[in-house]
Amino acid sequence: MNLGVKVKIFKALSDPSRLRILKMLQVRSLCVCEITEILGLATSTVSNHLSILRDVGFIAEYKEGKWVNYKINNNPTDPVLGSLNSIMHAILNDIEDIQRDKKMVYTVDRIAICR
Amino acid sequence: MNLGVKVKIFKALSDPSRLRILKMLQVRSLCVCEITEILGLATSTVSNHLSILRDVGFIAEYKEGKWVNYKINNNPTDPVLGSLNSIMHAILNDIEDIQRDKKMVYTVDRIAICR
DNA sequence: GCTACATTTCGTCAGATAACGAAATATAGT
DNA sequence: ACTATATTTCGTTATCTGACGAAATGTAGC
Repeated sequence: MNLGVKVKIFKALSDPSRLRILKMLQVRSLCVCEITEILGLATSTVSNHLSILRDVGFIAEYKEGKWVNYKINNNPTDPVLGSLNSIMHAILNDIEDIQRDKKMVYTVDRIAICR
Repeated sequence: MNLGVKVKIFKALSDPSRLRILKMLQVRSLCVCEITEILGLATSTVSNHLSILRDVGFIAEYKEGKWVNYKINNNPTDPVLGSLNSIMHAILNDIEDIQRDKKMVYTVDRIAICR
């Protein structure tokens, strides 16, 4: 395992949208359209962010009908990933943007959005 | 405190040279020319990396004659910085590049380099 | 104040990144 | 098979980043 692989893990966290996604997923699993609605970005942009987080192992996906749900990967094999995953629960909880996102996770309705 | 400030902290860790610098400084304080020698980059490039790490609070500098020494900031006020600082001690120790750098920290001699 | 040395700042350039819309793919129901 | 919906992939564009060398700044000793 070389340094480049580890750098990619840190790069995955170096974007406000991806940090917001991870903190949202700490509330519950979400489909792409729900995340898109909350972030207010293009679907393709969100899909790309999700693939970056998935490729390094922060999140995992599972299909549910026509939806693709994403969830936190709670069993990362990589120790760097594991350490970062742990602190992600403790940090950023006092940030306004994060608090607003989490509130929206409770009220967002995939049926209403994706019609 | 907004999300953008926190993102900058993660960005500071999203570069192989800056990770290497932080792990080197865990051995001991180093001056710019010693770090430059070990990384094999231009002095100006290293100086820029150091300013990025210093600006977010990972490291601090102190002058010693004509040298500028950099050291780990062990009392970060920001909680994100504190969490990341802690895990930085536990991770990357098994990476070859990091191990080689640390060995060089023991043998490098600023007088010989900066002649 | 001149000289030597250490570091920072500046200007430039190539490559990476995040954004978008459009097109392609996948799935469910008719 | 056709349609509608959800997501991904692709091509493009503007901005960010990391690299360098050259010039500027700071410090110590003569």
